[in-house]
Amino acid sequence: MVSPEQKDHVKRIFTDFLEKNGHRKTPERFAILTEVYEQDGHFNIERLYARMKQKRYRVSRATLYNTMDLLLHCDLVRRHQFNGAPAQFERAHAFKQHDHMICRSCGGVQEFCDPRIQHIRSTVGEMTGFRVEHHALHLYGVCKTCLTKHKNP
Amino acid sequence: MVSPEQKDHVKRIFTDFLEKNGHRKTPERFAILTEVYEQDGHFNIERLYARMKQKRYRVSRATLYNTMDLLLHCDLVRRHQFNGAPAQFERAHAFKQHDHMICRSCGGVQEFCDPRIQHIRSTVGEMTGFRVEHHALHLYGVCKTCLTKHKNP
DNA sequence: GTTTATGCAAAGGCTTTGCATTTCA
DNA sequence: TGAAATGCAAAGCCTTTGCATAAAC
Repeated sequence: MVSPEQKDHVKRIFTDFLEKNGHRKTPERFAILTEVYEQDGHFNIERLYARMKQKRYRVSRATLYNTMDLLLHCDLVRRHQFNGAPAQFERAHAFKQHDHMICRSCGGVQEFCDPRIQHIRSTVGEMTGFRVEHHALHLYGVCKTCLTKHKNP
Repeated sequence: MVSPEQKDHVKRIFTDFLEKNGHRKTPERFAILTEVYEQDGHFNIERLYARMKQKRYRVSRATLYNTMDLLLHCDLVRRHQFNGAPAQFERAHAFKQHDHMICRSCGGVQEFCDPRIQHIRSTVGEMTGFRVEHHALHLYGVCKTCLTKHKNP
């Protein structure tokens, strides 16, 4: 899902960020970045921990939390929290902007894209003086699959 | 902020909801509804608990959580979670739809309104078959106040 | 009189923190 | 060498759960 060029690119972004902010370039941090960019879609800390353990890469949960913070700060990952569930992450670079629909019946999360959200961001930013850096639009309701299931039980 | 007529109205909505779903109409539930509708803006469970205690109304946190669930189900309150902070609630009935801007510098939350979000809801719903019931649009960035502060330190 | 709701305290789950040890610069 | 990061375990915090008691219906 991610080309070698893209991998190099995000590594470069991370390296620059770490250097610019006086953080150390530890092997753990790059191992986590690599693992994050091999994940498709959403994942949580526990899952990341399990995957790395499975690959025999020893990292502590504390380091996972710390590193995700760094990756958030340099915009290489996004963090979401749907309802009260544990935080979900997803890689952010080189992937087109999207938002989420959350089904209250099955709990599933789908993605969608609507360019008009950019217009709202601009307008609101200009009118209020707020500098918009990111956004999250969540649509809550019932997904197509669950709707048809309930109609034909 | 809430007229007596509006208070009666939401009580009626809650009463109907409880009866329709076979829940009991306990004094605690109505006391909580009343307190919720006296709150302006956002509040969390702890604050609600403190306010009611201060007014000498004995209610347990467990009942607060349970009752907020009921109020969520009949759409009398909204629930938000900004970043990883404790859940925030706000009354929902008879107040115009709005969304939120969250400042990463001061942590403040401002409201805004843009009718175009309704168009997005409709379009996405039609195109995907997802039945949209609610939405939440969060704009993350830096608020006007913090921007000017950092420019003039 | 049943059944549901309440209150309290304990348990749970995700996340953060403290501290000794390691490692990067 | 000195400061920062790691790992581990413990602590924290919000929320849920279990069970005895109380109160709707």
